[in-house]
Amino acid sequence: MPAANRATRRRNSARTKERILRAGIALFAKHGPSATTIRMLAGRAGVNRRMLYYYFGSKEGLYRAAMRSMYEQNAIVETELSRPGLSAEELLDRFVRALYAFLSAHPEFVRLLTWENLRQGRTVRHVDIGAVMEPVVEALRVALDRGKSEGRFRRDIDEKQLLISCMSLSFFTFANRHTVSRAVGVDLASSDAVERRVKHVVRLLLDGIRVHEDGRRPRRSRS
Amino acid sequence: MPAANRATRRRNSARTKERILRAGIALFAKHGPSATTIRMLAGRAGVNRRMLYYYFGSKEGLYRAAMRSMYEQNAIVETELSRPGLSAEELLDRFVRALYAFLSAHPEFVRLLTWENLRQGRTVRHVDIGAVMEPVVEALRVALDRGKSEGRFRRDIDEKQLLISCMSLSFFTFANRHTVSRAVGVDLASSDAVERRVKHVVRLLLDGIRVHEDGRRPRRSRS
Amino acid sequence: MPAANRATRRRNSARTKERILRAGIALFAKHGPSATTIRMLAGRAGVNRRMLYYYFGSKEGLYRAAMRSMYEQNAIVETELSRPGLSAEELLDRFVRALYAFLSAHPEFVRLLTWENLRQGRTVRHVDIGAVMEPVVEALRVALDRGKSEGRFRRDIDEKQLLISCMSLSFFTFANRHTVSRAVGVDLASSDAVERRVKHVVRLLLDGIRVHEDGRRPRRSRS
Amino acid sequence: MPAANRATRRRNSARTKERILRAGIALFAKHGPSATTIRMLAGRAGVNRRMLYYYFGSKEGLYRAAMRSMYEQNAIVETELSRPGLSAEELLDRFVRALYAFLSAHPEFVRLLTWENLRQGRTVRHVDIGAVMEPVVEALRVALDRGKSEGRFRRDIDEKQLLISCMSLSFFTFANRHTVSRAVGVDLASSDAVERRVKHVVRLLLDGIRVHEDGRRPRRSRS
DNA sequence: GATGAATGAGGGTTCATTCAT
DNA sequence: GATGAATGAACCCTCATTCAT
Repeated sequence: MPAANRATRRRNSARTKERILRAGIALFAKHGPSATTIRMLAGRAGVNRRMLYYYFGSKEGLYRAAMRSMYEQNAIVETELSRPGLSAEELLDRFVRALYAFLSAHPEFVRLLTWENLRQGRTVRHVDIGAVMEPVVEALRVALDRGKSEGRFRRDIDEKQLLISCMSLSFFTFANRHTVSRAVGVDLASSDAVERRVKHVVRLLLDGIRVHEDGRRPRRSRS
Repeated sequence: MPAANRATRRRNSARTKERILRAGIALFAKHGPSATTIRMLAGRAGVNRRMLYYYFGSKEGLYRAAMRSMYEQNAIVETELSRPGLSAEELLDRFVRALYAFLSAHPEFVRLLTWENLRQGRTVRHVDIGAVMEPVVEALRVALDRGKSEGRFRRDIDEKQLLISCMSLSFFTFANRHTVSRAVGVDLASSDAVERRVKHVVRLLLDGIRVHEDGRRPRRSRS
Repeated sequence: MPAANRATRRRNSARTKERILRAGIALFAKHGPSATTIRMLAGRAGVNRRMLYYYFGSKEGLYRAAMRSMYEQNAIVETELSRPGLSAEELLDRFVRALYAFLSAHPEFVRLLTWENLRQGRTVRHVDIGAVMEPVVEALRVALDRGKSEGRFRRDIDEKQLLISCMSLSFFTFANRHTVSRAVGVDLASSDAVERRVKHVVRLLLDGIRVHEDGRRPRRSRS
Repeated sequence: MPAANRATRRRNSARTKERILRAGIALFAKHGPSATTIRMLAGRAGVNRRMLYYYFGSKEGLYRAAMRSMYEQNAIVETELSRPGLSAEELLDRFVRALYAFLSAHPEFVRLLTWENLRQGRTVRHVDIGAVMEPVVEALRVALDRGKSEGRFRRDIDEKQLLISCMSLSFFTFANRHTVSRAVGVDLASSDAVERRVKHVVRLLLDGIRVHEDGRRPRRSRS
């Protein structure tokens, strides 16, 4: 029956493509785009090497697809972070914890991004990151706005700068743990360590942006 | 003149080795250890490919040497950061600015470290980072201690956690600027942007660790 | 014509593999496994160097295949050696002559075996020599049994020892002719010399194992 | 003191050369001339690579020297084999045993000779083997002559052919033991196996050349 | 007598990719 | 949709050897 055959084919086709893509994400994350070979990819996907070209044109093509897929399939923060009942502080707390949780659960994400930066974002340029980041940006904005409008967060806090700070403080922990553990003598990988780190970071951020009724103006250092 | 000749040979020998090492640092930083080829290295150093093996045994050997050298030849922060006349806030300010200045001036350092983390610190394991980091740790410790003893910084600030936060907030800016610029729409590379970023970070950190006479106890978020 | 084309491809494929194998046998026999280079092999086979890896995985793989093939493609002695009409002596005579004829006609066989012994049989270990040797063993057994049962050959002749003697007396002639010709002043290569040698050997063997009615027991030397 | 210095030098010089030569014999025997590298030789001898060229000009030069030395430093059979009191049979017995003993004790000799044959005696051509073989030839001649003149050995036994047979039957055992053990299922290496083999060979040879009073003329096989 | 520096050629092997069906 | 055959370029590394001192 040709129809059935065609259907089977289509199903197999989709599965084959999917398998290759998954292999791509896993291996590119692990070894990086240059050290990952076609043979490794085909081997991991369990398909003929030629198929890779059939579906993705080239290694670079697969890499691009893997990159895109990586971004698309992950929701970095949950949308319900901006719940009405919560205080600004609680929202920020949850926001940071969500970042940590996500990065901790998706090491390939961390690695793929790192590789992309090393290649100067050559490929990520063709991926619409904005769409993926939107919920993140939004979640932080809600928290920040709520804090500002309630007079609890400083009005001069720049939203983007704060976002970058949040990403720095979370991403670095996972991306650089090997050199850091050598440099500072603290292994950042254990869940214990992560918990300790999160607490420090949240406190730092909250106190860092909060409005303080010190009486005296906080001194701008230098300048 | 035999003596002169021998001297020439000696000098050439040292120079050859040095040239290879420099090429190693530059190219490993740029393309990573696996994508950097012997041919590229020899070409850049202007020597015969064979010499690389003569002096460093293997590509891995050169990579290791480059790694070590990178760490040793750079003073990340100046020792005079802990000058007596300065306030704790000023010290911390200078400390952060020193980190930014160093990383901005040494992109190879940032990249080499990033490669190393991707290879899970396989090579950095054999390098005594502790010695290099000592002045950094010390500089921060002086600032923090001064602030604590003067009652200006919170006593419960963990020195190591703060150090990691400082490194995160500076390193990330340089290591991940390509994905960030795509994600947030801010290019972190320009000196303008760096200056703006530093200001934000310093303020965040200072306010984040300072003792505030708010009247109310600062709320520990969650837990 | 697709069919024809496919057939051509198939045939070419088999032919390519065959050509490489032949080149392997010839060159490994001539220069030994270590001195034979991939370039030489590909050149002789008239194929791209890469194909060698495609079909045999590695030089060692080809060497192994060549070894195996060498054994399999040759019938060292003809099966009809054990014809009923012939006397035990005639059978042995023919057996020895068959060995000489084979080794004389297949110098690569002699050389490959010699290389293998120098590498301590590392590769031959994976080849089922037993199967190849079976006809040889069988042929000698028939002759020996016939002689024994007719009371013409000594009953205490050990079959395996005799076989090794036959192989020694024939193989050595071809394997060591260069040093022997220097040592004894006789070139063993000429067909004349071979004929003379065979006669001596056959006579030696026959008289060496025959039952003699000397009246006196042949003296066991020593012991 | 210059004189003392010069003497020391000369002594060291001789020792260095000797060490290189020994390394050559050992390594050439083990890996063959082509697979033995300068580095290996220098490493084993414990000298600078350059020294090898100083003393022997090239690898080939060292190989030649090693070859020559190997021949010269060994007495294959003892000169006292031709003692008056012994019977011809006993002499032959001792002769064969001497061959086995020598080859068993000098595996490098066997291997070097084998390698030379594989390179078609290219180097051995320049070595005066005759001188080394003389005692061997002589020992066999004495035994054979004594046997012939006493009417115990056949007069038509050709001395050279017999010599070659003796060498075949002994040499092959050591040179080809790996393939033989695979082919016949007998490991020829154990001292037990050697003893058994020697007995068989001696008996074979003695009976093979002895004059038998069979009544009937021994049949020439074929022709 | 001994050494460190340097070389060009070539070793085996693997790369991403395309061909023809 | 899937495959086996084939390719040229490049990979890291090691070879025997010579240079100048």
